[in-house]
Amino acid sequence: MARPRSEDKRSAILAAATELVAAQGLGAPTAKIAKQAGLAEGTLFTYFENKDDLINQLYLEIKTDLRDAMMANYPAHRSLADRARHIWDRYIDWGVAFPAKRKALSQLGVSGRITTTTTDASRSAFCEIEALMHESLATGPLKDQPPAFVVAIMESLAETAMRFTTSDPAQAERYKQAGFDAFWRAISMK
Amino acid sequence: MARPRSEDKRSAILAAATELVAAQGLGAPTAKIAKQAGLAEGTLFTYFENKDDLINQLYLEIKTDLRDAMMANYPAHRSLADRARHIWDRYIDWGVAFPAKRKALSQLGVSGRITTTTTDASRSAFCEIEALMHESLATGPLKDQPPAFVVAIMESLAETAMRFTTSDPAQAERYKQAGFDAFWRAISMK
Amino acid sequence: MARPRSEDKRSAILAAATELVAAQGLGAPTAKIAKQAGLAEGTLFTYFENKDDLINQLYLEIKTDLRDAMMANYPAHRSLADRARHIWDRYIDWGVAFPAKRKALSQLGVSGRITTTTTDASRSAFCEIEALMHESLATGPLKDQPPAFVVAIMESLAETAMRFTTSDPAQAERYKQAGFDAFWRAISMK
Amino acid sequence: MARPRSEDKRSAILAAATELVAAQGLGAPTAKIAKQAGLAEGTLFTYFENKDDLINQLYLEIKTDLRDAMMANYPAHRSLADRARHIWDRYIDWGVAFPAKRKALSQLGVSGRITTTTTDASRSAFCEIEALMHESLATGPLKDQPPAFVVAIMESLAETAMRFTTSDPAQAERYKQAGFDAFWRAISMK
DNA sequence: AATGAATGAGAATTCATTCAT
DNA sequence: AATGAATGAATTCTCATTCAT
Repeated sequence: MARPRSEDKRSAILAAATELVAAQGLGAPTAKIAKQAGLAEGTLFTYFENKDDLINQLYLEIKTDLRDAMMANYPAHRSLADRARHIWDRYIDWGVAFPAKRKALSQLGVSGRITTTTTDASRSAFCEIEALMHESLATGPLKDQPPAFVVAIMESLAETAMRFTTSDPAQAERYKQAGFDAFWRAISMK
Repeated sequence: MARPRSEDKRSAILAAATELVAAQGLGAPTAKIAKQAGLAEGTLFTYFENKDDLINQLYLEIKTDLRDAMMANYPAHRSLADRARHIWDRYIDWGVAFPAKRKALSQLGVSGRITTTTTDASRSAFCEIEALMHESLATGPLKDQPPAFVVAIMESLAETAMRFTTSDPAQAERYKQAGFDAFWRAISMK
Repeated sequence: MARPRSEDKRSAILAAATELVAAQGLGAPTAKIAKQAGLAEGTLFTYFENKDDLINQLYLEIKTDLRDAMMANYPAHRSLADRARHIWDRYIDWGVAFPAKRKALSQLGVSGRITTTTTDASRSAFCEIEALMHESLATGPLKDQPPAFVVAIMESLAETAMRFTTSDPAQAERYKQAGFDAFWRAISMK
Repeated sequence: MARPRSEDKRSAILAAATELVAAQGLGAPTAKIAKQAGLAEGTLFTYFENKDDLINQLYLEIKTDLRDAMMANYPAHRSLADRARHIWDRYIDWGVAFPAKRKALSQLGVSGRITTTTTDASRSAFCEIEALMHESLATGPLKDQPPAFVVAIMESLAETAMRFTTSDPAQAERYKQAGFDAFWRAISMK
C-alpha cells in the first residue's frame, strides 16, 4: 500500500556500482554509488542489506547478463565448432561493448567477498556452456580434465583477447579471431 | 623520509605486504603491514613514500622474483619447445610454491594503481621471455600478433593451471602438463 | 498525524516499547517497536507525535499501571501498617510479575527525557500513596521531611528488593519481607 | 621512543565522557567526547579500544573514585556506627560535590553494557565496605540477608538523599542526616 | 633512523521522521 | 488510516600520513 520498491532503482544502483567498481575497485563508497544512482545514501540499504550483499548481487547480475548475451540466438543444432565460436564471439562482443561490466566482474572475482552461494548460483547459470565444453573435449586432448578447466581456459583467453582489444581497438577483429583460433587449437585434436 | 638504511627492513615490509595483500587485498592497512614486518607504523614511510609507492614496488619485486625463478638454469641452447617448457614449469612451480606471491600479484594487477612506469619496468624485465615468445610464433599461427599477446596467453593459461592446482593439489602434475600442452597447441602450427 | 482510531494499536505499541526499552534501553528503534507491535514503521507516528512523546506516554502508562496494581483492593480502613504493607506487597509482586515494565521504567526514569508535565501527572496519580506516606510520618522520625522523600525511600528500597529477587528468585519471599521490615523501621519510631 | 601515551589525555577523555554521559546518557557521541577533551575524534580510540571499552573503564574509574572518597581518613578503630556514618557522609558529600559523576554512574549502571569483568573489579574495590556492612548486620535484623543486600540498601537510600539534596540544596544537611538515620534504623536492632 | 601517538577525512550503517501510494 | 520506501544527518570506527620524541 506504500510506495512499492522500484526495480528501476535497484537497477540504477547496480549500474552505478558497476561503473564505480570498474573504475575504483571494491573500495568504491556506497554513498558515491547511491548518489550516482540518483538516490540518497540510505536508500541503497533498502535495496541491499549491506555492501557485501550488493557486491554479491552485482556479481550474479553481471554474470547472468553475460550468460544471456552468450546464449542469445544460440545455434543449438549447429556443429560443435559453430556453437563454440558463437559463444566466444558473444563473449568478446559483450566484453568490448561493456568494458565496465567486464572490469567490475574481474574486480569482484578476485575480491574474496563472493560467497559460495553466489558462485554456485553463477555456475548453475552457466551449465549449458559447461555442457558444451564437456562435449567439446570428449575425444580431445583435454578429455581427462574437468570441464570447469576448459571453461576457465576459455575465460582466461577471452579475457586476454578483450584486454588487447581494449588497448588497441583497431585490431578488435584480429584479436577476436586469433583468440578463438588459439582457444580452439588448445582444446581440440591436432 | 630520509634515506632508508636497512635492506632487511625493506624486504620485511615487502614480505609482510605480500602476505597481507594476498589475504585481504589492497585494503590491507599499512599499519598491519608494518607490524607484521616487525616495525612501527611510521617506519614503513621511511622506506616507501606512500602506499601507492609500496604497491608499485611490491608489484615490481614480485614480478622480478618470478622472472628470476623462470630464468634460473634457462637452457638457452636447447630447442624452442624445451625452453618454453622450462619457462612454463618454473612459472607453475613458483606459483604453487609461493601462493601468496601469486595472489598478491593478481590483486595488484587488477588494482588500477600500478603506474605505467611500473608496468614498463616490469615488461623490460621480461624481455628475454618476450624474445622467446617472439621466436616461437615466427612461423606459427599467431605470427601477426604482438609478442605481448602470446605472453599474456601464457600468463593466463598458467594462472588457470595454478588455480586448479591449488584447489586440487593431488592433480598438480596433470594440470601442469595439460596446461602446457594446451598452451603449446594454442601457439604452434598444427 | 490525524486522530488515531484504534486503542488496541496504541496499546500494542506501548507493550512493544516496554519490551524493547527494557531489553535495549532508550536506543530501541521506533521501527523495531512498530514491527513488534505488528504495525508498519510509519504507523507509530499516527499514534505518537515523535519518539519523545512515545517515551513520555510510556512512562505515564507504566506508572499508572503500577499505581493501579498497588491500589487494587486497597484496605482503606485498616491500620497504617496494614495499608503500607499492602502497598509494598503489591509493588513487589508487580515488579516481579512484570520485569520488563520495571526495567523499562527505570530506563525511562534516568533518561532525562521525561518532561516536567509528565512527572507532574505521574506524581498526581500517586497522590493517595503520598497521602499514606504523609500520614505514616506524622509522628515518626521523618516528620520534618517532605512526603515525597518517604515515597522515594520506599521506591528505592522496593527496587532493591526486586533486583535481588530477580537474581535469586528462590528467596523472593525473604527479600519481600526483609525489605518491608527495613522500610518500616526506616520510617517508623523505634 | 615516540610520544608517550599521556595519562592527562586519558583523564581528559574520561572527564569529558563523565560530563556528557551525565547530560545526554550513553548516546553521547564519541566525537563530542573527544572534542570536549580537546582531542581529535580518532585519538579517543588510541586510549580506548571502542566505545564499550570506554564505558566500562569510565564505570570503573568513577566507582574507584567514589571508593577512595569514602575510604579517605576511614576511622578503622572507631565504633561501627561511627564508621558507617563516615562512609555515608563521604558518599553524600561526593555525590553532591560531583553531580556529573553521580549521574553518569547511574546511567552506566542501567545501561546493560557493563561487563561482568567490570562489575567484578568494581565489587572487589568495595570489599572493605562490604565487610563493614557484613559486620553491621551480624546481630541485626538483616542477619540472614547477603551483605550485598545491605550495600544495595545503603546505595539506594544515599542516592535518594542526594537526589533530594540536588533539587533542594538548602536542606542538604537535613537530608544527609535524615537519610543516614533512616538507613541506620533500617539495618539496626530496634 | 625509529617509534607510535595524533590527526581528521572518510566509510558503512542506522534511524527518526516524512510522504507518496 | 496504514504502509513502508525515501531521506540525510548522525554515529562509530578505520586508516594513511605526519610529527614530536
